[in-house]
Amino acid sequence: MPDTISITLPDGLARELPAGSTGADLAAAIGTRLARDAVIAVVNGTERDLGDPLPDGATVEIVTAASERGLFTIRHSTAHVLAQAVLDLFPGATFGIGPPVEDGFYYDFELPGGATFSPDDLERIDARMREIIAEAQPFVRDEIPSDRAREVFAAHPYKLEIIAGAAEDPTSVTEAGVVRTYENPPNFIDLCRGPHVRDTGHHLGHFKLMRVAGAYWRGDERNPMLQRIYGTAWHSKAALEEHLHRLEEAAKRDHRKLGNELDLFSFPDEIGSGLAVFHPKGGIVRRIMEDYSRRRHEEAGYEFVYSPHITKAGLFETSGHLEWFAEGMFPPMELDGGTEYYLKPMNCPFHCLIFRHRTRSYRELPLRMFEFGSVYRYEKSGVVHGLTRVRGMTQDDAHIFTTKEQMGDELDSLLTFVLDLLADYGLDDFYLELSTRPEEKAIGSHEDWDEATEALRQAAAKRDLDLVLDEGGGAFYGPKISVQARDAIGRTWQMSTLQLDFQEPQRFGLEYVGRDGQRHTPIMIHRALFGSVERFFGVLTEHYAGAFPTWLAPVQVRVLGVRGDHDDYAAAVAARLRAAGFRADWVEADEPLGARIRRAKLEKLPHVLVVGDDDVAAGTVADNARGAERPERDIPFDDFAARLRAEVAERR
RNA sequence: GCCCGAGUAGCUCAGUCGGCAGAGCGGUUCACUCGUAAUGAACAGGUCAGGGGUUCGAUUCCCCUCUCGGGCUCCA
Repeated sequence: MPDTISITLPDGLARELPAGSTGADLAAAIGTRLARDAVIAVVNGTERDLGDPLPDGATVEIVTAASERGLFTIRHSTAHVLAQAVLDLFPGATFGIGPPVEDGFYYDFELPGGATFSPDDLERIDARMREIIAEAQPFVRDEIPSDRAREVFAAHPYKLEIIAGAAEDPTSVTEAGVVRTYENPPNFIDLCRGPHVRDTGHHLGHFKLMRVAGAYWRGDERNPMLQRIYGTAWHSKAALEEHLHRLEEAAKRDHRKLGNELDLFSFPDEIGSGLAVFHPKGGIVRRIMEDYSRRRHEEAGYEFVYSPHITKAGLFETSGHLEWFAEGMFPPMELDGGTEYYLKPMNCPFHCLIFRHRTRSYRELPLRMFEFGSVYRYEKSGVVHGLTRVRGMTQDDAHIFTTKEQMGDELDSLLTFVLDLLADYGLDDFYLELSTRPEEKAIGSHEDWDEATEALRQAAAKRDLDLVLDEGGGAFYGPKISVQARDAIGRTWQMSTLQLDFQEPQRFGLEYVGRDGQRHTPIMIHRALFGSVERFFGVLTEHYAGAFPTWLAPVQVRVLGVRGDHDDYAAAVAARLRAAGFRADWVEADEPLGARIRRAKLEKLPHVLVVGDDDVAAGTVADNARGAERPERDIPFDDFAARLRAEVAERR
């Protein structure tokens, strides 16, 4: 046996090490800095503990703490520390699973007698975790026979379930009767595939327990609810603080907070959960959003239709909604001696009836019907959330009836239309998601589903965008592509959905006469670009942090006189701007100028005009523009108006 | 729907041995007339989310309902 081994590094260079050397030894041989930052090693593509001996001839990459995989490991190891702390502090507690997640980790527990964690408990757990970290307990990897594992975890039913069921799970901790474990001596052991940091003294400690929440065991609402503790963990104190700062910044953009502060919309208790009213300022933003959308749809060949908010039950029996979507619908009203009426949860059945009103020719296809359709969905009480999840919403909904031959081209141009339009509202960073047939709730044949899914896949593939598969996430009548947009601070939001539907046209008996003189069933494409106007409004509010671009801003210009004797001129400037089609107001000078400017800035207005003696004399304005370094003086009124016009036209 | 937490003035929040409800901002009025992010004073403003219970007495303790927040499940 040779007494040295040869290791290849990611840069292709080779290194000789004494036989039996570990990842840690390799890191140390490369440099003290790397030795300090090393978390795990990737050996021939597989993640390994730093303490594992390296095989001769291996390609090895040292993963450092600040890297994605390093952080993943740190969070994973911190989750183990959390579990140990909870098992220490709460006799009789048992534990479920505890994986790393984005920015952090969680662990699920069950306390004896159905007890729950309190915020005070989190402090105690935090303190115990820091003790464990100070003890620098090693993470000791082991593989034990399943029988033995069942003894070790005899008191932990969820672990026993994992041991029993893991055979079918590809990310399994078991293999051929062997169970992988990690132990933190003296008294904590968990099922785990690893890898982990060397010991609790390495890289851990920059964490914060964030919250406690309920979570169903294995994510299934038929299972018991466990107590989940969420935490965040980082490789350094600075990174942790940065993360907490980012959370604060995101909270400042929260559309619910801004909607209140900027007087855009509210959810009066008197109306009901998830039902919004838009105030005058929010109403302006919404109207501009809708007007622009209407114009673009008109240009793209859509025809505008209107349909009522309620309908007899029969319509939703035909469409299949009462069979497949009933739990998302408000209960029926009984009218006219027993006839049931429902609030509509979707617009498509109405559009199908419009299509069916007379015989259609292939020459009319693709037929595109657009409606700002208000729909009502009975969302479960725990899920309503600001404007992004409501019970009453308006969809910018359209249904496109096409032939099978046209379907591909139509999907293509539709995707272009969607992405262009979203970009006009300031969202231009996207990825696509393809949602396929739901396992348990779907109508229609597998052949239809396969064909529809393939058509969507091809349309999506032509884009230079990432495509993510969402297995089983389609609607009951068809698969869909959803456009996910990243906002100004990198969060993603589901925006547009494009759904292909072979089923409803059949259910409604929709037909067109083809070139061949025969009757054919059209295909229907459901699509909403905003998703819902409400959600889109919320997303734009967060994207712009309430500072709407000029074309959308509720008030585009505020005019302030320097002193009271400039008020007449200020009022005149505002009036001229309004006459020119802008949204301008003025505020009289009964407070110091600085105070009035401050108020205008807090309202996030695009332009604050200040006018004084010089301006009255010369017919000019001074513009304190949002985001500008300093105010600009002596702008002739007409010049300012022209600039503003350009700003609006270019949707800046 | 389920788990945890929270509802006090328009907004943000103080108010723990149970004993007449507070601040700042905002609003109104008056004074100040000011060239780019907070002028001063006075006044108004509350069924302490709603209902029930315990108590001589409940914003405070208990129960129910509603609403909101964070999660889970579900979803535009």
